[in-house]
Amino acid sequence: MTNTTLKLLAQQLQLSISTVSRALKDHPDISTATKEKVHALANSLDYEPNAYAIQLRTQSSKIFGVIVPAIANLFYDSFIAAIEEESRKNGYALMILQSSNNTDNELNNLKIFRQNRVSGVFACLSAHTHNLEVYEKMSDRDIPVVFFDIVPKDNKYTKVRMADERCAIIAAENIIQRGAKRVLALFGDPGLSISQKRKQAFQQFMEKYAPKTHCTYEYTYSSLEAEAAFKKHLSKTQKFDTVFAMTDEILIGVMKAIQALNIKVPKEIGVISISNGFIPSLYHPNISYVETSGYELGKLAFVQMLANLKGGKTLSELTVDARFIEGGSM
Amino acid sequence: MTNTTLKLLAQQLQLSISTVSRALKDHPDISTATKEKVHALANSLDYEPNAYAIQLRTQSSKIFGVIVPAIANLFYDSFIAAIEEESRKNGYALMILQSSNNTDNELNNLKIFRQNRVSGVFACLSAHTHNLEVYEKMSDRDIPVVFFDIVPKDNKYTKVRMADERCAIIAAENIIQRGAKRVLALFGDPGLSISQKRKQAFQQFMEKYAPKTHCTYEYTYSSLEAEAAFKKHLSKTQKFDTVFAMTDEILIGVMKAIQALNIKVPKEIGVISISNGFIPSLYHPNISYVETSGYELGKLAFVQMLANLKGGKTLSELTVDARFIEGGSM
DNA sequence: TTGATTTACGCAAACGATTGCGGTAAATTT
DNA sequence: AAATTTACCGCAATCGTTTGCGTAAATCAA
Repeated sequence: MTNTTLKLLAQQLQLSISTVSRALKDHPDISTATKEKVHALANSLDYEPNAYAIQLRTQSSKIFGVIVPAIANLFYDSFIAAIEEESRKNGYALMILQSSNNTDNELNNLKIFRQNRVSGVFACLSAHTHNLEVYEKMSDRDIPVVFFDIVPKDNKYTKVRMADERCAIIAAENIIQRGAKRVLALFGDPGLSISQKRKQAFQQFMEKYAPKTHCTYEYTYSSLEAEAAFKKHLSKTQKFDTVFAMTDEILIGVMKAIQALNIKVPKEIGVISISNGFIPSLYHPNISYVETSGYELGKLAFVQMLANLKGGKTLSELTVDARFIEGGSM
Repeated sequence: MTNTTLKLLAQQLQLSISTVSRALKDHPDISTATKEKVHALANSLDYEPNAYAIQLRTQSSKIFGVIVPAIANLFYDSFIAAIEEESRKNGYALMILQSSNNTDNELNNLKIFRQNRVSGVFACLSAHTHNLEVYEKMSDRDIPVVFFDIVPKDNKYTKVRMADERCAIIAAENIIQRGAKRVLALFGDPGLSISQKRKQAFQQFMEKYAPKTHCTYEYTYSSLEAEAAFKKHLSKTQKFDTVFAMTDEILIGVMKAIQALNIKVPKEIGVISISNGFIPSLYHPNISYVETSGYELGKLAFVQMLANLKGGKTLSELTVDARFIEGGSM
């Protein structure tokens, strides 16, 4: 079956294409009688405007591009879910591409976005992307880019991210409140600014407000490493009473070790992490965590995108605030 | 900055648009000298073909639509990741929409797909969609639809899914091999065919090959219910020695109960589930499971899509086989 | 030298919608 | 009855590409 077009409708109704087009969008120039006829036929013939023709004519695509390191990720998928919801409400659709933390893929994806003349791009940088030229190219074409989560340092970009420092500080506060004496704090890839920020804020806060608390810091690159690190430190003479996991990945490693060694939480050890909440809810007792919601970040990013589209000046960097969620692990 | 177009290139080179177009795609009609000139200018001006104009002209969009109940889901996101990879390789991009298990959303999404003239649709039905008219509408427009995971019963559709019966049987085999005497088998929403299939296959197999093993079956709708069901049955006089969880969701509930009650796995109880593997890897020991890979399902679905596109006759229903992954919980 | 081929390129018509600019008949005003 | 307004509608250009067909110049065969 061939698609219904304005031309077809016009022929059947003995009207011009322009009239049909205007009737369909309720233009005041068209009489009610004609409008009704047109609508009736359009419905019965299942007319669907051709998005491509519209974009070609109007030069606006109603599609946003999203680029994430991986879709299969508890944080990013909730982010995506959020902007998908908002996009739909605003008549936009989403084109999602994953970079797999690979700069080549990132480049390619952006190319696809340009070719499809997306209205805007939500981008999370690959772990080690430092060359932002490609993104400049988007801006040159008046395609707004909203960076999220892993964002460039330069202030000329629009970006939204979690309040990383706040997260770490909230965690530190709760650790102090618990009266912790010896803390094991596990962080992620030190090459990522997120790790640095969290570590720095955490350490600074602890040293200032609980100088007597002994903290051990360690960077780990995976769940497995986190598990190993935990076990290693536990076997030392000086036991620790609290462990802080910077991410879900680290928490997973820690919890495997805890289960393997049959350590009681929170009696023998307190556990606190930064997470969007899913992983912490998997254990008994639920792990207490500082919430970083990909969902809320998505909502915020969308607001920024809309503001950018309207040409309004947008704040260069916005963060979504964090809050402590009580589990039973502290 | 305005976008570079064929017209612009043609003007600057004093050539016709057609020549430029042909030069860019290495048409034999064009001399090498001209080709080189064109390519040079195109590169320096960052020419990117307008996908919309191409689609309008060629009537093929190089975009696939994907409709899932939720993106934020361990199974679906790996499925999406798989078809995203394949799509990129084949020059396609993905448009992803979520139905949230809501039929209205499903309808709307399909409309967007039609308006964007997607080349094909990967669809997972909403939990309770029975009216397939909308999908017929896609086929009417020659847009192939590949159903996955939750698929219609009718054989006229192209569908890929996990080998549900096989999964259940493999689980049953391992339970028998373990020498289980009393089994608690937890299934999901009985309204879904997947629950019915797995339950039926499991029960039938157990009754045939281990008639003396006592099995208790129960349907649960959530992690919480699964947790409660587990606790309820455990408090009875007749303890069970093995528990089978049909999905990750159920497994999560079961494991929370197990942790809460401090039951030893596998000594006091054996645990087996059907999963893509992420959740089972979170516990110590790792939970043994029958693998259902969203990733592999995605790959298979893509093959089917390509076959459909080429007009080749495709098998109406394909399943990806399952295999047992040894954890340490049996 | 002449007729037949090749080579290399341009013309122009699509694809499906939007929209500024008119245009004409009927209705209204003077 | 003439002039003006209003209500409705059509013409045609445009967005950026693709592609069948036509044609001048160059090359070749004889």
